[in-house]
This record gives sequence, C-alpha cells and structure tokens, in this order.
Amino acid sequence: MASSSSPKPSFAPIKTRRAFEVICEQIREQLAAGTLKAGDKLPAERELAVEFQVSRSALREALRSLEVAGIIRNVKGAKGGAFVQTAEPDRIVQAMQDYVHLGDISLGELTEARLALQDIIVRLACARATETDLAELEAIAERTKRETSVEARYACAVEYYAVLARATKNRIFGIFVDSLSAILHEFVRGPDYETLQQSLIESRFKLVRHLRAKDEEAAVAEMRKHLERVHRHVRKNSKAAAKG
Amino acid sequence: MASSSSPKPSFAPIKTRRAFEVICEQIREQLAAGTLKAGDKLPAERELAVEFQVSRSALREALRSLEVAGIIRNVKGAKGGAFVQTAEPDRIVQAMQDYVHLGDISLGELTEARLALQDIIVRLACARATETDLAELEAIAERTKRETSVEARYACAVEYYAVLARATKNRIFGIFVDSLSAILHEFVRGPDYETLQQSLIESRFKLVRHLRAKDEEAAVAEMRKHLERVHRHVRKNSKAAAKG
DNA sequence: ATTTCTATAATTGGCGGACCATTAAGGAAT
DNA sequence: ATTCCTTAATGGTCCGCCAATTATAGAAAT
Repeated sequence: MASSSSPKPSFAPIKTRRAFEVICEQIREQLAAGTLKAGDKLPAERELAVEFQVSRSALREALRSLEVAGIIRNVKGAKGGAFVQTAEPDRIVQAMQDYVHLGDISLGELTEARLALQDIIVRLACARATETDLAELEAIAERTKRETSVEARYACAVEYYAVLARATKNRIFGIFVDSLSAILHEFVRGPDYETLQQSLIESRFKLVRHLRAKDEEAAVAEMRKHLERVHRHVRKNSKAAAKG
Repeated sequence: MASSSSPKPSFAPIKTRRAFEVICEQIREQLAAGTLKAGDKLPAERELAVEFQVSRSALREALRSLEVAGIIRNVKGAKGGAFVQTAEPDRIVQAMQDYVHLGDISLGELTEARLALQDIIVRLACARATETDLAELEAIAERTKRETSVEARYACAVEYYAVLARATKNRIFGIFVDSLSAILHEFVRGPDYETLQQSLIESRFKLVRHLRAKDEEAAVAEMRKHLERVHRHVRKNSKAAAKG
C-alpha cells in the first residue's frame, strides 16, 4: 500500500523454506496432478527420508502435517504406512472451528450465514430431492421423537440438516452446513432447550411435506421460522454465558 | 448397531491416543476456553516438552500440527517461539482445496455453489454496503482496466469479490468466496480468457451502480449474468483439459 | 488337510541427545 | 553515537535407539 510510486524493490523472496514445507508441497503437487490418488500407499518413512534426502524427523513432521490436513492417514504395524485418504470434509470443519475460536467471528454472523445458506439448500432440495431423500428425512424426524437424551436428539438434528444438504446433490453445501452445525453446537445449552427440541420436531415433518409438494416458498418459510426459533434460543443462552 | 439389547459393552476407550494428539487437544482447549489468546507466546519447545512430559520430537510434531492448522506460528531465533496467531481464513481455503483435489467435487458443483453464494452476497451487500465499500469496488474495477497481465487482472477480480463479500459485514461469506475463488483459479486458462476479462470489467461497474441505487434485483441479475459468462468459459476450457 | 498358535519381520510411534542456523540483545571498539 | 562482535536463546535438522503394533509365514495340534 505504501509508496506505490517506488520501483518495487522485490528483493524479498529469500525465504528459507523449511524442509517439511517443501516435502508437503511436492506431495500436494503429485496429488493435484493425479500421480497420487486416494488409497495409494506412500513408501515407508525411512525410505521417503532417503528419497527426499532429509532426516526422518523432518519427514515425519511433513507426514504429520499432511495427516492433520486430512490428506493421508498413518497406520502403524506391518503393511502400515502413509495412505492417501479419501476426501472427507472433517478438516474443513475443524479449520472453521479453529477460525471461530480464534475470536474473529460473532454468533450473529454464524446464524445469519446459516439462515442464508439454508434458504439456498431448501430451494435446491425442493427441486432435486428424491423420494429416498424425503423418506430418510422423515425417518430421522421419527427417530428424533423416540430419542430420550438431549444429545441424541441434537445428533439427529445435525443428521437431518446433513441429509437435507445432500438432497441438493451438491457436496459444497454439505460442507458449509456441517461446519456451521459443528460450531453452533457449542452454543446449544440451557435448561429450556429440551422443551424447544420437542416443538421443533413437528417443524421437520412440515418441511418434508412442503418439499414433497414442491412448494418452494412454503418450505423456505418453514425453515426460516424453524431456524429463527433455534437462533433466538441460542442467542439468549449465549448471552447468559457471554464472556465479553 | 449389532445387538442393541446387550447392556452396552463400552469397553472401547482403549484407543492409544498419540502423544502429539493429546498435546494439540490440550492447547486447543485452552484456546477455546480463552486461556490462550491471539498474540500469546507459548513457552519454548524444550520447556513445553518437560511440562507435557514428552520428548521434544513429539512436542514438535504437535506444534507443527498446530502451525499447519494456522493456530500458531513458529518463529526462530532469540525471543522466538510459538505465537498464537490471529485468525486467518487461509487454512480453511487450503482445506477446501485439498478436499477438491482428493477428487470428490466436480466443477459443476463448484460453479453452482458460487452462483448461489454470490446471490446472497449481492443481496446483503446491497442492503449494507457503505459508500466506502462501493468506492473501493470502483477503484478495483478501474485498476483492473489498467493492469496488463492476465494474472494481475485475475488478482483484481479476486479482490473485487473479496471486497464485495466484506460489504456484507459477515466474514463467513468472505471465507466461502475466498475458498471457491482459490479453487476455481486453477481452471481459469485458455487463449480467449484475455478477451473475456476485458468484457467483464464493464459488468463490475454496472454492479456497483445497481448496488448504489439499492436495486437488489438488478444487481443480482447482473452478477448472475456475469458469473454465467465466466463459468461458461471455465467449463469450455476445463473440458478441453479434462482427464476423464 | 485344516485350524490354531507362535515367532518373526516390517513399520510407525516415541525418545533422547547432539549440532547447526538464525535471531535478538548487550557490550566493546571506533 | 555508531558500528561491530560476542553471546545466549531458540527453532530446525539429524542420528540412533527402543517400544508398540500388525500382517504374514511357519510350526504345531487336531
């Protein structure tokens, strides 16, 4: 930003890249290029260390990084090794959770984003949900009724949202929803949550009926009403537990 | 699933958790609890190793994991150490990129999600963008005109989207947009991209005019038209380079 | 011949120590 | 006051070792 008139020194790129970074980079490249695919097994740590001409420690840090990033899985024992993982959105969720914990995101932003997101999802699901999807949603709602613990019912709710997102046939939305669910979970507390849960179940059935009837606007309205109740509760209870 | 009648064995929690995982967990806990805040400095590696009663290697793997997760930053030298980072969405973007590279997500899903997302963003920005935001958008569009290289103009486009997302006053959308931008960047290739870029600039000015006039529907329509042109190009060029 | 047990080898997980490179701070020389 | 050198702190890397775990092959029992 400063001194855009100066002739751009651009000395900078000294940047002593660390060994493990280079290794990660190379492996990621092979991944993007398709040389490495899910299920492939990387050579043993000691072999890789020789190949990359680094110590085993450095290589281990690289593997650890990739494991934490969800790219590989390190399995111990004979026939063990580093296996390229199939894609799982868990790490994205984790990253988002970390981001929120580092304190930049407010509850209001989370709920607003969720509301907007579910709008899209409901509309898409309305257009694309198969009968299988709808039946699954109903089954989950039914199961929620039978569950006894608060936690179990909450798990059902998360699953309901996940299945709904899957009904859009677009996995991106599933990732977003999972992330927001995981983060908002931390706020779901309070004594009156149990009674709220009960009254939310009916709303889930209503939503399925609207979806089956392909009544997009009614479905969206139902979802909004539903979420606004949940968020009102969340906001109230987080205010009580607020640190600020 | 099997034998739900049996009295819940619950032997399970053997699970030899690895040393570095336990360490990461504890530090993450302190982070969520607020005991650790951005800017704080963790003790030196050697001290921490003693405190956690693990070897320095194991501790280093934990720190490395946290660094890769974007939670801390390791700085070398005297007065160096592990510093808790301020929140940055880079890691989320990285995680999403990894997820896509692992092969689960199609281009169609990406573009559809982007389209839907920009719909929301434009609507929110229309309601909330300040004159400062709008001026910044115009400045970026102006700058795009003056840039000569394809890459530089693309960088301007990314920035334009980022500022637009910021105008919603909700950082969640910024993260989503950044992620999709980074991923879609890989597909932006082809000889006719340069001419496309030129014609896109006008669209950006139009969008700002609609936003300033608070004409939500016109703004959304402009953005859709804009993105659909881009995506048509991307799809055409990725088809040529498809591996399947 | 088949099953079961056992020993072995391969492999990652973890540990401890040593040395190097980089950085900041303070003191010495100018 | 400025510059240069020394020193200490710290992360980065490397090496060697042992422990834990698991597939596999071979031995033993049926």
